[in-house]
Amino acid sequence: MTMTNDLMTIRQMCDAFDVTPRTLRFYEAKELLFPQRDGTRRLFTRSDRARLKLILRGKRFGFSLEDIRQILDLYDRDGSNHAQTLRTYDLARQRLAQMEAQRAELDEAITELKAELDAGEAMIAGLRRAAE
Amino acid sequence: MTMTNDLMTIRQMCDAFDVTPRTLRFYEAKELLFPQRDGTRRLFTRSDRARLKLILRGKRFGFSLEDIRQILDLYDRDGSNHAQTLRTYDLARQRLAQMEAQRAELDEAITELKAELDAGEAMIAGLRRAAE
DNA sequence: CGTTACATTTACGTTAACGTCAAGCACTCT
DNA sequence: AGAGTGCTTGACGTTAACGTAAATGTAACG
Repeated sequence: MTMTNDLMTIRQMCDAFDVTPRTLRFYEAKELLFPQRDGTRRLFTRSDRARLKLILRGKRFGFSLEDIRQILDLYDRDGSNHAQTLRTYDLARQRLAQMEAQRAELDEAITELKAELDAGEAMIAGLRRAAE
Repeated sequence: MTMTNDLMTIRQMCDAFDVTPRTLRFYEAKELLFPQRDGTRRLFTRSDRARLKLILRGKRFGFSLEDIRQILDLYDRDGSNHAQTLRTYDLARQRLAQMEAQRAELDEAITELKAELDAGEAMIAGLRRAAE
């Protein structure tokens, strides 16, 4: 357990991760990050950086912050609990299913919209009818 | 010509299109629909139904109500104006580009998430690191 | 000591598309 | 007349993930 003492200020974090100070404070308020304090100032640890990486990755996957917080909490409490590991997988699989459903809908909409554009008439005709 | 009794109450509309009364009133407030009145009550015309169809279709395409209102307005004003027709196509093409970009991102996220699940270790390892 | 440069907390603002009351009219049936 | 049903108009509430502004602090520089 190398206790590397690499603490970063809020600005260094912002530059490193391309987020705003508001975002980091918001994540702390939501209990996703737990920076240390130097008097009044925040100092972000290696752990905070690891968590932030996962937060940002989770967002790319489309997880809500609340989802992410729950997942992080599970492992904070007990990193070796198998049931909780399964719970995380479950969340991930659920989310994956959502994403694939979303992609299917998107594909359908794209196909439909392309067809309208190619037909070049249907949409216009529809609109004329709508205008009476 | 069959002068079909084509006026519908708000409830008939809701049943026919699977929307709530609130939604129809909201669309009227946003000037997307213009139902007639029988005293105080709304009566939706054939035109309203055609417009509503297009609104719902537009939503499936991911257009905002404001986008849809603008498109509908163009054709209300002058259905034969070629410049406005082109403007509509332009909006549609822009939206199509957005949707394809969105699909690309989604594909990437799905691939990434699947990889994590398949690896079965990376995510857990990452979370352990985050928990310190 | 004054200014500059960051930092902090507090708290209201933003956006879309409705949801959810509350209070009351209009009509019909009994 | 009273009850029931359906419709109406307000008008505030909801959700996520921050943005933005105000008032204040504090630390180093010159």
